[in-house]
Amino acid sequence: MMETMTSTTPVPLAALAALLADGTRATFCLALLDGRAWSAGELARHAGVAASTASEHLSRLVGGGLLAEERQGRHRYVRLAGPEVARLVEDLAAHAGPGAAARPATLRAASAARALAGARTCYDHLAGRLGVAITDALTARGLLRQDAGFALSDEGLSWFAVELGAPLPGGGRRPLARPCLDWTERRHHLAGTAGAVLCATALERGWVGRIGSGRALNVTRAGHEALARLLGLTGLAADAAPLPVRALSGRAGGG
Amino acid sequence: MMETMTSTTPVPLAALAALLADGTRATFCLALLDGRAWSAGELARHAGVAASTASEHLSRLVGGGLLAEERQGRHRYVRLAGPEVARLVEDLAAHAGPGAAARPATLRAASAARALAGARTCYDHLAGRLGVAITDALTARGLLRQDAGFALSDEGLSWFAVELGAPLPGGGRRPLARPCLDWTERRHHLAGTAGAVLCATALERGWVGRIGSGRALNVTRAGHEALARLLGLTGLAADAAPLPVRALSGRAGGG
DNA sequence: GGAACGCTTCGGCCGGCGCCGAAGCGTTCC
DNA sequence: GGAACGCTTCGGCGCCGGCCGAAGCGTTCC
Repeated sequence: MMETMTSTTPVPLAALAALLADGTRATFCLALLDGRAWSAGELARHAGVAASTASEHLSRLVGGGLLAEERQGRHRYVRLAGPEVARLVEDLAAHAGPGAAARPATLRAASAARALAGARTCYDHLAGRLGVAITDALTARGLLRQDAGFALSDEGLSWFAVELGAPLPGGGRRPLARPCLDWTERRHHLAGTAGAVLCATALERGWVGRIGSGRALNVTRAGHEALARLLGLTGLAADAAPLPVRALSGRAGGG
Repeated sequence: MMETMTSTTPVPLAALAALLADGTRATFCLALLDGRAWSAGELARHAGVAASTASEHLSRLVGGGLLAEERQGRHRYVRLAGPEVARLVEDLAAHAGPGAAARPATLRAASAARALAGARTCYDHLAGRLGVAITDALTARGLLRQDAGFALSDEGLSWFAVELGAPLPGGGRRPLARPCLDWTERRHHLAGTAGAVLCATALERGWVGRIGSGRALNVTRAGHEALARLLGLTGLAADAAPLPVRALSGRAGGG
């Protein structure tokens, strides 16, 4: 014990944390929480740094295993390396930003924040009031048990297969259901494979649609009908008023 | 969007990550994962830095909400601020240290690592081969369900109350059961309130005992009997051979 | 009271790193 | 082929922050 710490510290935890300890890199990761691939230039503009700076940051993030890159022609597309990384960023962000989420600087930012609070993706699942409402409905119907952990019930499993028509794959390394702390609601919503399947299904069938380039969503008429029929969900907050699309891609924190 | 990043970056995620991005502070937090309070001097010696250096680091960690301090006379005792922080550090460490855990530098360090791999505390619950074995036994008996999430079954709840004789409190903010990734086993073990109750019970009743000053544990004869009786657990690895106590407090990663 | 002790504050040193603009390279478009 | 474009590399600048030893303060012990 107590071997004196040599020049560079080989503490893996610190090396990983250092990747997220820079404002620009953190901004990148939060933006990538929408689950999609961004080009290097998009991220540079989003964070307000020079292309060269962004390039170096991206190399470090990729090298550290947090990001996966995909090169296409003269573009470098980059996305979170996987659900575990998304979870890590989410958790860290959730712990960091209790009060910080609600600090609308400009009018446009405030509108964007309102849209995000209504419905959004959180990496590959649904979040915001919509995500929490769905999670609550699943729980109220006995499909999801939250009283002694966080797991789908047998009825829940068959609900996915029969009612939703999207059976859950078994046996993957990823947990079928796990709680993810919702930033704006400060409650848990459904994540894991089940959350991803639900979100993908909703997008495929046009129940929700992307607003602008960010991760904000709106619930379509078909979505309202489907959610009412499948989960008895009614009275979801109306979509945010039509907004200039560009207002919705601002960074506003994580999951 | 895209407001050019001003001098100091007000990204909460980055500020939080920065606290853990230093080798010395990370070493502190990993040491504190044993769930107990350490004095400033102990941590300074453990990390191999001057008292003044440690003092400054501790102030930052306390200020950032990661650590809670308690002053007694001329001592400053410090511990992790709560289970959420422990979870954060665990997760980060688990993600950072896949291969790094198995790098025994010296003979003593290797022995210490072996003891830790057998049984240890992970903040307030049991980890290592013991923790995973218990979790597996609970699952095999249908007391814990891991197939569609991670939750105790009704039988599991009554097992705690009736068999173990330590009923689980209901309705707290903390989840009753949650998975915690085990460093050495690369599998999940039981954490959350249930994990804490189980660990506390085992320590109270002398089923396990602390080895030295670190978080390594050994299973006593009474422990073997109790685990066999309650969970059918047999053939737990024998305790590590008797070791110089000091060898067991070295830093060797997280949960 | 005095000595030992644990912790904190202060100066000062030094390395790391985030930033940029310029220049270079490969791709795409015309 | 040439121009525009996206990204990367390089050199250089400046600041942040981790480190220490010395000095100071309060507590504990004798």
